[in-house]
Amino acid sequence: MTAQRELILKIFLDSEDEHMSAEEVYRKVLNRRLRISKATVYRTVDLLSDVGLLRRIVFRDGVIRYELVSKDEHHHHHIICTECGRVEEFPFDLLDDLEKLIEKSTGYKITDHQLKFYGLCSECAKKKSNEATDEATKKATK
Amino acid sequence: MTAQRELILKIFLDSEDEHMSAEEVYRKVLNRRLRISKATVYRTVDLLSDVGLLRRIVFRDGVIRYELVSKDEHHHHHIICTECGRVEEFPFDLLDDLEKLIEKSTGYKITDHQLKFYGLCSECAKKKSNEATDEATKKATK
DNA sequence: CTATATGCAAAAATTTTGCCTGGTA
DNA sequence: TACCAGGCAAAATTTTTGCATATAG
Repeated sequence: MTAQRELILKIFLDSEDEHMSAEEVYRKVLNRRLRISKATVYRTVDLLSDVGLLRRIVFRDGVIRYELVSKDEHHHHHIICTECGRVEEFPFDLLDDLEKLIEKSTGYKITDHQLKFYGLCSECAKKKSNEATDEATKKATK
Repeated sequence: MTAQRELILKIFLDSEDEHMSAEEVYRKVLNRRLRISKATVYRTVDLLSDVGLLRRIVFRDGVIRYELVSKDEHHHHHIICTECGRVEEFPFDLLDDLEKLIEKSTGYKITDHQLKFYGLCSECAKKKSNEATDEATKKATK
């Protein structure tokens, strides 16, 4: 356990519900006016994931992000706004039955599952529908 | 519609249930002794995804892969072996109710969802349990 | 004291871009 | 013909690696 590893964990603890890429973690380190080399950040988040303190999550952009794994954590999933990129979590799981079904039908021994919903958050949905209305008005007036 | 785009679509049609990264598509082009520049492959899979002929899927390694979208397709999901990387599909969805629940509780307008199971395929599971047994035998004999 | 982690810089891998040329409609 | 797509190579981005030095245990 080194100062660098502690600091990186601390960054995750301090920004509880964020999902950060290695790059973003590195930026946060700089923001705190501390110096850890980029290589160490990459190595460390990888290591922390391997030992189970972080979890790798990947959205459609292909960027590997990391989130804190809390001990008492309920299985949770993510909903991502395709417009602004905001990520929220929701605590329902309900997939245990499905998981068992899949195990039976495929012969896999399932260890994990990840569910992601994509869509528009309420703000972006509103914005979009306003734009659509504006367009229509413009056309009608033209 | 150009020869390059057709060829790339053809590659997806010929390898129906594969999930290929741009890089892999490019390699398949070379295997057919044809020449499309790498840039075109990247641009094309991206474009084909935007127009809805391909779908972007991302597993935990963060590599963006693409799969063919068939017109009559039932929503399907993926199960990935964490040992050998094999990917299989399964045709159950069953998430419509959950989706509605999420829409209500978050205010999002959901447009898509992706569910992935991770685990060991039956082969890798067998291999692992054999290894474990071997280890135990070794220890006992020692 | 030994093994392991870090920093740095270079290398590798991956993806995007600019610009000119060629083909499509 | 006008415009859009493709090829190529360079650039940008992201991630990994080698090696010397520093640090933890």
